[in-house]
Amino acid sequence: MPDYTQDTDARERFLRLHSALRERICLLDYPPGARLSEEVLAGEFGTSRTPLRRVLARLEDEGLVISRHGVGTLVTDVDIGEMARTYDLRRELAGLVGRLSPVPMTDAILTEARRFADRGRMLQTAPDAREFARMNMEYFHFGAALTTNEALRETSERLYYRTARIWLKSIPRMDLHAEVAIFLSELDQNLTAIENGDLMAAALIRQAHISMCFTRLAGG
Amino acid sequence: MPDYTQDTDARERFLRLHSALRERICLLDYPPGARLSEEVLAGEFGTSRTPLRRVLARLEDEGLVISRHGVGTLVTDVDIGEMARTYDLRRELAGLVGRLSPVPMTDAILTEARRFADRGRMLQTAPDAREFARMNMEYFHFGAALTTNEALRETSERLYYRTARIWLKSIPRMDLHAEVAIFLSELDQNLTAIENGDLMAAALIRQAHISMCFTRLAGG
DNA sequence: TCGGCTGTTGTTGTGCACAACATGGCCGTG
DNA sequence: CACGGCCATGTTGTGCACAACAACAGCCGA
Repeated sequence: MPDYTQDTDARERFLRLHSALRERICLLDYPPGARLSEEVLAGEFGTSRTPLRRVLARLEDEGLVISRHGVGTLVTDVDIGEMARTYDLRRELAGLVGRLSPVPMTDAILTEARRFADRGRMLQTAPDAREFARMNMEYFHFGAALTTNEALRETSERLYYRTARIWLKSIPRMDLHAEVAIFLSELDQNLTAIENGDLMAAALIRQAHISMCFTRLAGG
Repeated sequence: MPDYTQDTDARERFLRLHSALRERICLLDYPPGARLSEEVLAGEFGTSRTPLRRVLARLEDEGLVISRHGVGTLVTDVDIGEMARTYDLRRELAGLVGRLSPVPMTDAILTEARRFADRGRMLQTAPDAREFARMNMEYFHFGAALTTNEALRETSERLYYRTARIWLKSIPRMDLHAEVAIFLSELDQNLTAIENGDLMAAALIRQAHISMCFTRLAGG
C-alpha cells in the first residue's frame, strides 16, 4: 500500500508556513485585530500569494483569522464565553487521552517527562512569558502524543491552538512567578505519575490543571 | 460590534460547494478511490478552478479527499482501525452533548423528535439505504444542536462526516430491514427521553447507539 | 460648520496561462 | 518476447493580472 501521506514539496511548505503563522498568532506576535498582508507574507516566505492563501484559508477554518474582501485578513479575537466552553471540551478530551487507545509506557516517555520537569525548574530561575508559552506548547504536544487515537490528537490540537492565545494574553494580568510555579508543580506531578507507569493518572493530572487554569483565567 | 460571520457571496458559495461535495462523498456518489476533476467540478458549479480548489483543500483537511500532484484528487478510503478509534471518540462526544452546555428544553425540540420518530416509521414501510443515510445525517444534526458548545458541535460534525461513509458502505453487507428497525427504536427511545424533558438521557441513548452501531459494523 | 459625494488607495477574490509532475502507451533494442 | 527509454496526455500546483470591494481623505455645496 502506497503511503498517501507522503511529504511532497508543496505539502511540506504548506505545513511549514501553517505552523509558522499559527505560532506567531498564538505567541501574540500577531495580536488579535492585527492585519496580515498576503503580499507581504508571500514575499517573506518567498512564494506567491497562491500557496500562502491556502495557508490563510486553513487558519480561517481553524478560527484563528478571518478574511474580509477588500479589508484584509484579520487575526480574530476570542469571546470569553466561547473560550469557557472550549476549555470545557479540552478538559474532557485531556481525560480521554488516558482512556482511549493510550500508548504503552516506554523509557522514552519517562525521559521526556523528566526533561520537562528539569526545564520547568530552569524556567523558574528566569521566568519569561514567551518562553513559558513555548514550553507549554511543547508540553501539550507531549501529552497529546500519549494516545494513538488520531482523531483525539487532532481535535485536542485544534482546540489547544484556539485557546492558547487567551492564556498568554492573560499572563500580564496575573502573577507570572506564581503561574510558573503552578506549571512546574504540574510537570512534577506528571512526572510522578509517569514514574509509576500510570499514564492514566498523568492524563487526569493534565485534565485537572486545564480545569484549574481556566478557573484562574476567568477569575483574574 | 460588527458581525464578522456575515455571509458574503464568496463565503456563501464556498459553504454551498463544500456541503454539496461532502454529501456526495458521504452518500458514496463519489466512492473511495474516485477521482474528482477540478475542471469538471468547476464547470458544473459555474466557477473557475480557484474557488473550487479552496473547497477541495478543506475537504482534504477534513480527510475526505487527498490531492496528489500530477495524479488527481482522490476520495480517501478509511482504515478500519482508525475508524474504530474515531468511533470511540464520537461515542464520548455524544455523551458530552448532554453534559456540556446543553440547550434548554423547548417544544420545538419535542416536535422535532416526534417528527423523526414518524419519519422513521415511514422509512420502515419502504426501506431505502440512501434515504436511510440522509435521515441519519439529519438526525445527527438534530443531536448536535442540543448543545450550545460550538467546539463540541463542530468537532462532532467533523468526526461524523469522517465516519459516515463506512457506515453506508457496510449497509449492503448487513440486513437493511434490521438496521432500519434498530434506528427506529433509537428514534423512539430518544423521543421518550425528550418527552420526559431529559436531554441528558437522550444524549446517553445516542451515545449507546453509536457504540452499538460500530459493534455491528465491526462484527458484520 | 456639517454632511454627503467622489476619487484614491490598498486589500482580498477570481480567472487564466503555464509549470511541475505522474502515468500509461509506444517504440526500439537486446 | 522482454524490457527500458521516451513521448503524449491529463492532472494538480504556481504566478500573475485584473475584478470586486471597503475604507479613507479631500472637496464641494448647503
